[in-house]
Amino acid sequence: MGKLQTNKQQKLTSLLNTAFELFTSKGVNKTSIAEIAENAGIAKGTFYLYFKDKYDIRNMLIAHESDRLFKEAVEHLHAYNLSHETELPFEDTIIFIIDDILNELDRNRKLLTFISKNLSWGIFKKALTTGVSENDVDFLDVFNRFAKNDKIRLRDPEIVLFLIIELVSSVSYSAILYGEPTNLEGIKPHLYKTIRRILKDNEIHSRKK
Amino acid sequence: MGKLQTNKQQKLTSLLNTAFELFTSKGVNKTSIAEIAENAGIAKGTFYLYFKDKYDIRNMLIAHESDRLFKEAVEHLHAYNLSHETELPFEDTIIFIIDDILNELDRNRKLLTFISKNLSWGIFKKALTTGVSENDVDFLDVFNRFAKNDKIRLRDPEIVLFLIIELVSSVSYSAILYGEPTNLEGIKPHLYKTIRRILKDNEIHSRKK
Amino acid sequence: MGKLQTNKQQKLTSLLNTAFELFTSKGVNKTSIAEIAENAGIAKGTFYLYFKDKYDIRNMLIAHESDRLFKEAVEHLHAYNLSHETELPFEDTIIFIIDDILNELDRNRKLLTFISKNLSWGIFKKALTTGVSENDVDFLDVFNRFAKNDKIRLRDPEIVLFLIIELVSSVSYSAILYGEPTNLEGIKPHLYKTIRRILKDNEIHSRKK
Amino acid sequence: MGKLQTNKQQKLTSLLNTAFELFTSKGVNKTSIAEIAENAGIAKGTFYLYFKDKYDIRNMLIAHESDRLFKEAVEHLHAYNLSHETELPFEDTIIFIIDDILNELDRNRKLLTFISKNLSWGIFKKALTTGVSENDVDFLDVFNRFAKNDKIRLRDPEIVLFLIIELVSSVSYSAILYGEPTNLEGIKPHLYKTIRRILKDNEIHSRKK
DNA sequence: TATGAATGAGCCTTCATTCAT
DNA sequence: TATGAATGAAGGCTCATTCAT
Repeated sequence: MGKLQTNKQQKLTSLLNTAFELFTSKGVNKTSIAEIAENAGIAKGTFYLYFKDKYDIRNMLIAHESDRLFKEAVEHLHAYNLSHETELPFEDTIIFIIDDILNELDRNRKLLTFISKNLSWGIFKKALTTGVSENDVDFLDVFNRFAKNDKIRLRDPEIVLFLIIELVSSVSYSAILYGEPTNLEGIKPHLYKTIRRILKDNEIHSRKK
Repeated sequence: MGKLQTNKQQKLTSLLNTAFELFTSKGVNKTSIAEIAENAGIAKGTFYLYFKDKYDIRNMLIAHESDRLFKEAVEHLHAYNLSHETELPFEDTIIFIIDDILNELDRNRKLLTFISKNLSWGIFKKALTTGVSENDVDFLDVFNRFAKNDKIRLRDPEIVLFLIIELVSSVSYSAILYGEPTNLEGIKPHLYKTIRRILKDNEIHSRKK
Repeated sequence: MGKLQTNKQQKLTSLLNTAFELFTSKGVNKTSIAEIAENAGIAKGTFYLYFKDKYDIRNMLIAHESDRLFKEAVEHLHAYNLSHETELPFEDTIIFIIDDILNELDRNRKLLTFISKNLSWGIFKKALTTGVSENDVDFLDVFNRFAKNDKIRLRDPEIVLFLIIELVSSVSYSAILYGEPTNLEGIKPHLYKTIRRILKDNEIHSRKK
Repeated sequence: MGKLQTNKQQKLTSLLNTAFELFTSKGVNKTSIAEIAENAGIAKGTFYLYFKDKYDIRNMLIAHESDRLFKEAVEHLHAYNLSHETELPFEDTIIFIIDDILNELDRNRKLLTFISKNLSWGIFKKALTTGVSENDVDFLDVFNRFAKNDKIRLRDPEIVLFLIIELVSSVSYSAILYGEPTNLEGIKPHLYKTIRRILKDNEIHSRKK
């Protein structure tokens, strides 16, 4: 990689980091491109060499952060399995991942506000095709693999995953940020029970024993 | 009510109608206060005699429209019960109302876009306290009454209602507007099954006497 | 006229004068709206209350100045006729007016540069319908009246006037500003001879004597 | 000519063609240097190795296209003379050339818009000294030769040619592009009559022998 | 109450030009 | 010669809000 390329990569990273900082602390709308550029230490015009506009960089950040959350959760899962010398069953695996993500969002509320209700199916789908980096993850694929590992077959796995993601994201948004109708810990039992129900109800049971 | 009072009421109504029209057709962000005022036939400055800013009027409209949707659904329910000379059981009642609202939103997508993901707990709660008109409805109250009518007792009814509303609103948004992961009719069975599950799982069964 | 109206009129005048000054001294393209506003002593945004954009004010100025040139020439003509107790014949009248305008443009080259090649049929036509002030003049109308006064009838008077205006304006531009192919005084005889020719060739001679 | 030379020539040609395409389709002002360079397949910085700025390349194109129009008209004239086994008299020759150019401009309005009112004496003069190619033509020279061929002598031929060019160019601009005050065919009779007049009025008649 | 002229900060975006490679 | 990343000034324009009338 030439000096120029390295320099370019540095600027890109600098822009992404700066924008993320500003977006999470004052919101997307109240952040101006001038501000992003200034804080990133580049000229205003240079911004446009890297991104089409403010929403371009925002989308990349959302996809990127969603992806990060998910990947970290999966890593934590692996670590857990390793240290416990076990392999969690499917339902527990899903709950584990969701719990990990929710806890992270509970800790990092600015991040939650930022990706807020955008942590949704649409963005997830997009995240698979237009990620910032190339090694973004296919959630559905991972989901299916977890099921398969546990010899579990689901009817309409795509819809099941969709229902879960939508439920988790909208519920967590309200609970974490507004404590409505109760705080995260209070809502978790209901949430997880519901998720387990959704999974069970869509399991296909092989006939013969 | 004096002539002046009436005049004031007229202007308020005109502003609300105009803003709703503009918000649903071009979006909140792309609608300026000047535009609202102009279309409502009043001076720009006058707007501020009625609303604090654009978001003030927006919130009132969301609350108002959500309320309308809900009330109409309840009316349709009553009509149904009357014409069938029956009283739907609790679960079916809830599904009926949700179905009615979803169908309306499917027909009126601009409205869905407008209240979009705002059809949520927070706004619902607010709708009870800061409604435009005074006869806005207390959803939780109605929910509880339906349960009671059917002699059903729920654990944490507030949380149950919350889960349902969040699930319905975020699922419908994606399904209706983007057909993701499938269209409304395709998602309904899964959605309704899940809702029935949530309700059942939180039912308190009286011990036999 | 209320205080407000007077104030508004003052601002309009101030804007027009300032813009004219800047346009003629540094050109339209190199003059920014910010500059016009600043020099006129108003806020940038206020500019847009009076004009759509830079080209709007430019067109008004061109129309206005063209109109002024023409009116002054006609006034000078009347003064001449009065002081000489005569009424110049049609051809001489036209030449007199053209000569008066050319001399003024020769003295005021910035003005010539400004209205430059825009002193044309299109603008003249527009000047009749969208003038800044209401008392703008209909050139064709005046032209016809001059002919009639001298009992002269022209074939296609509109086209004749058009030919003359185009010829005068493009010839004068080159001669005055660049001395090409010779200076104004050098070109005048040829120009006037040609104009007289055009007029004569289009005169309709009544038959019987 | 070395390979490098050829390469250089190719780039120059590519730049000129691309710029002409863009200038005529979107106008000079709305065409950026970046765009020209990109479409020509060279780097932005390279543009400056060939031209000083946008106006440099524009002027070259105007001169070049004007020259082309004129040369083609003269070629058509020769073809006409050949096929009719005649030699048109001077006046008819001039009208023939003008007519040929006007018809071409009527067909190619983008070109007219581009060279528009620049088809003038100033550029014509420049065209003689700073042509893109070296074989650009001296209009005045050709004009004089045509006169001489027909044994005609003109007073101030330079001024006569100038008057004609100015008249033709400004009249045609208005007529072709805006149909003001009438379309090209409508204005031609008046225009050609006037041109013939100008020519006749400046002819020097040899005393009888 | 109602008006609407005035404000001016603020925004996004473009682009000619430079210069290190 | 050629490149193209970087610059940063400049520009046009919008709009929520104020305030004198």
